[in-house]
Parts: sequence; C-alpha cells; structure tokens
Amino acid sequence: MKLKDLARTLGLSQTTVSRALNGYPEVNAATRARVMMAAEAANYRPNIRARGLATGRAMAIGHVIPRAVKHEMVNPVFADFIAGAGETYARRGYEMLISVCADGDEAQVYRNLKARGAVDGVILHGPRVDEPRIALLDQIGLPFAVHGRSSRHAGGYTWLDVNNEGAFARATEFLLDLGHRRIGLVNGLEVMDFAARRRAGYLRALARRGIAAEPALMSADEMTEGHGYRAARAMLEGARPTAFLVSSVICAYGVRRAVEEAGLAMGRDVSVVIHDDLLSYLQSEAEVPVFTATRSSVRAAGRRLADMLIDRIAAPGAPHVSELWEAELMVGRSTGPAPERE
Amino acid sequence: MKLKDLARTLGLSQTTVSRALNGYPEVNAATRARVMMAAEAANYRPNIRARGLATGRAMAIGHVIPRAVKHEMVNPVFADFIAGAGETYARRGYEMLISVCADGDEAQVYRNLKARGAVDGVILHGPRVDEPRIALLDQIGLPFAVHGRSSRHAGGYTWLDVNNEGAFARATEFLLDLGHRRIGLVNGLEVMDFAARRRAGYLRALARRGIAAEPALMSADEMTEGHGYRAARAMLEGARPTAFLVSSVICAYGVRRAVEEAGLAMGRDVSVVIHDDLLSYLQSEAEVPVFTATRSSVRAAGRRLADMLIDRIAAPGAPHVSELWEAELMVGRSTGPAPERE
DNA sequence: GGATCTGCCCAAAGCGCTTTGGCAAGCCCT
DNA sequence: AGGGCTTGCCAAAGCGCTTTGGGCAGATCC
Repeated sequence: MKLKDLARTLGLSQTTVSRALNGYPEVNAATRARVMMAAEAANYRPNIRARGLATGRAMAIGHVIPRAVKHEMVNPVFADFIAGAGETYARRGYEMLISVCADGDEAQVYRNLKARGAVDGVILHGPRVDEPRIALLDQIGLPFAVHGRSSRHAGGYTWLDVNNEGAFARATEFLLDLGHRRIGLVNGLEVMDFAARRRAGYLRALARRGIAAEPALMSADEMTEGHGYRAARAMLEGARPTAFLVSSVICAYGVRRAVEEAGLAMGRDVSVVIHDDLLSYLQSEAEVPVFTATRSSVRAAGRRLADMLIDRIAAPGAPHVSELWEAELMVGRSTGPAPERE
Repeated sequence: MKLKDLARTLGLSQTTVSRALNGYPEVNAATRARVMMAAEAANYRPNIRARGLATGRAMAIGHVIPRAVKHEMVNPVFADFIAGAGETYARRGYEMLISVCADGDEAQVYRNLKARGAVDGVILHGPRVDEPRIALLDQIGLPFAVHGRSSRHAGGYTWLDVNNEGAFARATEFLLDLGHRRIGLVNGLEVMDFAARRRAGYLRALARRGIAAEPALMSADEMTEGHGYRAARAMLEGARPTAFLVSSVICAYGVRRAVEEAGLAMGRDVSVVIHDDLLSYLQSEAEVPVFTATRSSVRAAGRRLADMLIDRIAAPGAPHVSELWEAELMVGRSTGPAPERE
C-alpha cells in the first residue's frame, strides 16, 4: 500500500492525503478524519526512504561503537544506554542506527554516515580526555551529543555527564571519615575522560586531608573482573590498603575475589566503594545493597541525551546545552570502619 | 557532492558514473578508473535513501530488542551479539537498525519495519519455547533469522543455536562423574527456549544415571546476580546440593556469594559449573578459568547469523539453513570431587 | 456588484539514485 | 559491401514521498 493507492481509493490527490496525515492545516477536518481512518484500515505507513529523500532528513540517529582500547571489548554500559536512548527514539519517531567499528576507524565511519545521509546526528560514546572526534564532527557538520565530556576540548558542545570527580571525591571522603587512610583506587583506563576525572576526585579528597597519594595504590586498566582481581591482589600484597574505590561493579567482583582469597572479609577487614551505573542486569534486589556505591542511571542518561540531541537537530543554531548529574551515595554492606592496626 | 555533480565534473552521464561505481561491465576500464579516482577524491558516497528508493532494498537489518519479561532488563548477551553482527554488516555493506520496545509491542514494531521498508530483514532475539513472532514474520513476509530456536514451532526457519541440551547434559554428567549426586540447577526463565533445553539436558543426564530430579533443586528466573544468590541460598539451606549448574556468569556471581556466605568454599565444598557466553567484558584472563564452564561465543554467533540472514535475503527461495553449535567444556577451579558425607 | 479573502484541494516538480531502452561506432564475418 | 555483434555511452523514466505554486468556489468587504 503506497500513498498513490491510498489517494486513489479515497478519490483524493496525493497532496491532500499527505497533508492530512502529516497534520497540515489546509485540510478539511472531515476529510482528514476520512483519510486517517482509511490509512489506519490499510495499515499504511509512509516509506521511510522516500520520505527521507523528499524531506532531506533521515529521522535516524547514529551510535558509533568503537571496540575498546585494548581488548576486543564492547562496553557493557552501552546496552543500557541504548535501551534508554531507544525509548526516546521510539517516542519521537527516530530510528537508531548502530555501527560497530574497529578502534581508530571512527573518523571514516562518521564521514560515511554524513556523506551518505544515513543519520541526522550521532551520539558520541566514551570520550577521551583528549578527544579528536569532537573537532571532526564539528568540521564535517554532523550534529552530535556526547555521553560524558572531554576535558581538553576547548569549544562548546552538547553533553551529559555524571559528576565523576565529585562522586569519587565524596566516596573518598566517606572512606576517610570511616578512618581509612590507605585507599586503593581501581580505575578504568585513564585516557578515558570519566576515569581521569574520578582519579582527580580521589586525589582532591586525599589532598584536602593532607594525605599523600601513593602510586602503588592506584591502578588503571579496562574494567574487567580480571583487572579488579589483579589490581586488588597486588595492592593487598604490597601497599596493604584497608579500602578500595572501584570504578565498576564488574571490576568489584574481581576485587571481592581477591579480598576473600586473602582471607579477609569485605565490609569488615576491607571496605569497598564502587561506582554503579545501575546496569539493569547487574542489579541486586537486596534491601541493603551489597556494595556501597555512588550511583547514577546510565539508562536515564541515554533517555535524556537522546532528547538533547534531537532538540539540537531541530534547532542547530541554538546554544549548546549540557547537564551534569550528581551521583547519589548509597551505603551498602561493603563498607565499615577502618580496622584497628598498629 | 551528488552523482549529478560528479558526472558533470567528469563530463559523463549519471548512468555511466553510476555503473562505473557499481561494477557493471558495460563501462570502459579506463573510464571506470577515472570515475573511481574522482569519486575517491571528492569523497563521494551515494545517498543511502535515494539508492534505497531506487533499488527497493533498504540495505539494513533490524534487531528488535524486547525489554525482558519481568524487569526492565536488557539482556547483556545482546551487546556482544551485535558486536559480532556489526562486523558482518560492516563487511557486507549493511546498516544495523535497533528498536527497543516494550515486551508485547513487538508485533507492531515488526509490522512497522516492514510497512515502512526500513529493513530487509530482522534478527529474532530471545525465542520462547512457544514463539508467535516466527509465524508473524512469515505471515508479513519479512525475512528473518533466529538466534536460538523455538521448540514448539513446526515450520522451517533459519536459525543458529548452541546445543544447550547437550551442553547441560554433559555438564551434569561431568558433575556426576565427580561423585556429585545432589546438583542444583540455577536456570534462566524457562519460557525461554534456551532455558527449557538446558533443563531438559540436566534432567536427561540425571535420568540416565537413575537419579530422581528434585523440584527443590531446580530454580528458574531472570539471570541476575540476585537470582543466583537467592536460589543458591535457598537450596543450601534446604536441599543441600554439593554442586550447582548455573545458566550464566552473572548468576554465578550470586551463587558464589551465597556459597561463601554459608562458610563453604567453591571448588572444594561446593562445585559450580556455568554456561559462559564468552561475553567480552566478563572474561577473566586467568590461565585456569575461575569457573568450570560450557562455553560458546555469542559474538561469533552474531557474526555468523548475520551472514546467514543476508544470504537468505539474497536468495529468499532457498531452503532454510540452520546451525547447531557445540559448546566446549572447559574445566576451571570451581569444580572438584564431591565431598565425603555420611 | 465587483474585488478581495479564505478554505480546500490538485497537478507537477523535485529529492538523488538505479535501470531500461537506445544509439553510434567499431569490429568481424561472409 | 552490408548485415550482425559487441562495446561504451546516454537520455529519461521511475522509486514513493513532500512541497511548491496555483486554482476554484464561496464568503466577506466596500
């Protein structure tokens, strides 16, 4: 069923049918109702490509997912983010288009998306401290919104980020208040902006209390279970922290494994605070959370950032909008007062 | 830069330029080379919508992701699957289009995708034992390929599945051979086909050894950390298994938590075998795996199934193809002989 | 009563590609 | 020499929409 058929069936011109369906005012109310009914009955949907060609808009948003820096890893945060963004797209009539590409090929992928008119804009995932993609997208004129920020980028752009520095500073202070003085940081790769900010927050909180940071208590790598385990084990054998600040739940499983392997009890001998992106499949439904955590919903971020991008596409000249979300600190069972030691 | 401009620049007709770029034979080799050079220099890419309109093909594959049955959960397997499928799409010139929808709205989403000509085919995720979507897709004439199978569906269709029944039968036998007689099953929701098959494998292996299955040793729910924990704790308090068969790594973290909380050691007091989808972000790099597991790469499945679907789209009349992959059983540190008991 | 609006509708021109149907020139053959 | 191929190119017709630029009544105004 195409527009032409529908118009013929109704004894109307394509113009009128199109306008009736798209809510233009120059159509008689009775005619519009008749058209709507007929379209509904025939389950008519305008062909997306024909419409796109005629309007010049793709009604699609791209997500370019680079495989992670070291391993062929797909960031698990991504699944929840697109679940959120997907809700917005469905609500606002957009399609979601995803390109998975090798790390480093992104520039070409963005150029292609633009040149082929495949999308109206893109969400930029996983920004680095130094992020060339931002300048690239500005240059090729593809609207975008960043999930996170890029500290070194000078110009303005649309972004939504969690206050990573604030969250980690607060978590560090929380541990300091519990009497911990040797706090291990198990961070993500610090070329990533979020990880750099978390480290900055950790260092700031330590500095404020006059505590010197120790390199042996800081580890940065991709946020796998393995990294959590190795980092925690190494620290427990060497620098002997009484607490850990961990960048993700997955990492924290590794940390817990190392803690327990060392014959220590989490929440008593060793405290652990994590950052929790509230990934849906990792939620535990316990009344008291297993891990004390700074929390912020990645899914909600996806929902909101998609809205911000669509708004930007609608008004390209408008000033850039950004949002900094505070994480909440939820106390669970993984933290407690620092054990007495001599 | 559009085709018309490129043609004018070259002093050729659009026809010739189009044919040169698309590899048609009726173009002089020298002319073709000249066209290719110019296109490259101008970074020309055909407009995706115009091309789609002219050819009648969308060059896009849809993935409809229902939010999970009970919670608003996005299946973590999904991220790795699309990473694999994405590789195939990139290689074969397809776009990946994702729709996240509420559980139950899928029928309408599929109809829309078809009516609007948004995709050439879809990957069907998470098939149930009883799966109405298969008949629906056949009926509306949208090519598809299933990741998994649907036991109750009569007709033929294209699918790729892991031998879940075989894998769980084998895992069960492995535990039986170690002397375990009381084996707890921590399964996914058994409306899902893969979970039903896993249970069938478990039961088959028990029956073969003449061991009666106990309802108190079988649990099925969404595969969260929380489910693993609750199910394992309940069993340890009641039916006292010496081993667990667990449907996913994430669940297994919960099982381990319950085991350790009960003062038991995994691999000594209690054995655990899991099914591992080799999700990239949950891989540990230990030489000896933490968990003994039946393993099969979801990512590789994504790669392969995408190829199967594209082949099917190219030859709609061809007989259906299907592949059943065997999982490998990798022994890790979570299993050992059954403890002596009186 | 003529001029001017206004409300509603239509024909046709694109959007940027692919593909059909030809056409001219060069070649080979008898 | 003339007919039939092959080669290499082109003009133009779509693909299914939206949007421009009218046009025709009937209502309104002076």
